[in-house]
Amino acid sequence: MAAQKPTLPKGTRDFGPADVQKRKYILNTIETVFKKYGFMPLETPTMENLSTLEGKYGEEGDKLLFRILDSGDYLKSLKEHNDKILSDESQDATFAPSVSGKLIDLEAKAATKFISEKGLRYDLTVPFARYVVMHRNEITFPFRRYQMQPVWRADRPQKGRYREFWQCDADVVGSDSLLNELDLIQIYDEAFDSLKIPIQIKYNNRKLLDGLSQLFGIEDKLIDMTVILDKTDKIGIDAVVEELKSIGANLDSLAKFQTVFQLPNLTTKHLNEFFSSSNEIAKKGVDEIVKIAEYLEVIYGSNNRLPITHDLALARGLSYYTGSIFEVVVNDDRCSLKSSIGGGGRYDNLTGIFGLPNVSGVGISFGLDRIYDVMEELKLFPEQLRATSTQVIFCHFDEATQLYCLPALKLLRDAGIAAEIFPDNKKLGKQLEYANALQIPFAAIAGETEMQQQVFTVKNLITGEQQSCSTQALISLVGQ
RNA sequence: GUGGUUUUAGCUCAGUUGGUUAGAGCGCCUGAUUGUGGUUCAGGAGGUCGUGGGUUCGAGCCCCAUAUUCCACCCCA
Repeated sequence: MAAQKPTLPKGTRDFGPADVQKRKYILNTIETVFKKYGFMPLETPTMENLSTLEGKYGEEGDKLLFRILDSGDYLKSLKEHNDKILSDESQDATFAPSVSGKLIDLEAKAATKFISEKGLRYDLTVPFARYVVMHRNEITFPFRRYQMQPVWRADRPQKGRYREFWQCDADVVGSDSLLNELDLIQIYDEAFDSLKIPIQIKYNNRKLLDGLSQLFGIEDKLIDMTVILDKTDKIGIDAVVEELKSIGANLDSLAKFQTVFQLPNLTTKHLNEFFSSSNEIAKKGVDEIVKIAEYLEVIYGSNNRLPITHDLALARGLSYYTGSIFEVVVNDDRCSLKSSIGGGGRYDNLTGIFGLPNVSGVGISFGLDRIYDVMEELKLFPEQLRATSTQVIFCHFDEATQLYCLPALKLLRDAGIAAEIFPDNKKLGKQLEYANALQIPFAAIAGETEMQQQVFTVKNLITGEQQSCSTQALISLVGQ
């Protein structure tokens, strides 16, 4: 039998010991900040019912859902349906069998709902909304939760885009207050500051986009408009204005918009003026932006040091946002990743679709994998991150010296020092090579002489120095 | 989903118009040094050229299919 070549599904990766340590470093940093701001942990299942997931991420999102094949005879209901169609004169063309009549020739998309009822988690926000609705009677509102788990999207992989990736979310649900936005902005700042990643937080408000569409006279094309606006970074404001023209935007408003957008210092005063003739929703959006700016000023003073800017063109694709929206990009020219490493916003009615109306939520997300890529590229990981935690390795020469090491090994571990013994009888050189490869800082060498004197020759693998130590001396040396 | 791109030793990559036995660097193994790693020197092992078909006297190289990598669009973390 030919050996089978091992492979990995497209867009997935293995994480070796060193990778995991680095990923955990990021996760721990973010989690520490989440906790400091009073957020509580939550975990939800890898899979959700498709009824929970479908229709929440827009048309595009539905296409990217990983669907799980039903277990058992999943073709049965499809067969039954097929037979019914065959016997029914007024058949639905969508499900019409092919000329050959084979089930397999049915349109795949139409057949999906007969053979799949579960899907893999697409993000952490929708499962959270589902959780809130299902547990509304146990939850004390406002509810602050964080969640760090993998999600799956059937996207085409490319730079910074994977099919399996981790998100780290913090959301507050059951509170309208903009103090929540304030917390989330500070969390972004603090977490990325701890990770030493220079960032820019961009924020905007969906209510302003609503106002924009009204000013442009294209209320019915709100989604088209947001998609176009979202491209500003990529194609520039002029191209965006052209595209907006082509979908029928009012030329006067468009000209004003272009002027306002290009102001070097867009102040709340400009915003107020620009939206003065627009609807109440947009005015409320302006008020919210003004309020957040006030909060930030109270904390950081007028010379606000936070890397945050209001971006009138920030739109974001996810359809459920209704108020504030955020996006985080890396602010460093050396960084090749241009897409965002975090994003979020307020959704006034996410739980409504699950039968719990009038609960507002706001949240942010960190993209672990992209953060990892950025830190790797900018060399931001601390050097002391090693694949193994082992501090001391015991090296020996034969059965007798091996046994001699064991009580000391136990004492070190009891003292909380990560230690191991080289398990095989190999030349000392081999044992030290192993220690060196794993970047273990200390080697405790036990030979005939050491055993007689009840000591170890302790070698510092970094400096190369070595000295004779009792077990206690070894513990205090390494424990420092 | 659309268009392009990549795949040759453990890793990073050469490989001419199709022509004997497919190469390099690094890594790995052995020894110099049987009680000392990260430096040096000497020697050695390792490849069904992504996979399956086809063209040809002959294919790593040409054709088809498929998988995979990366990139752009779309969308997004």
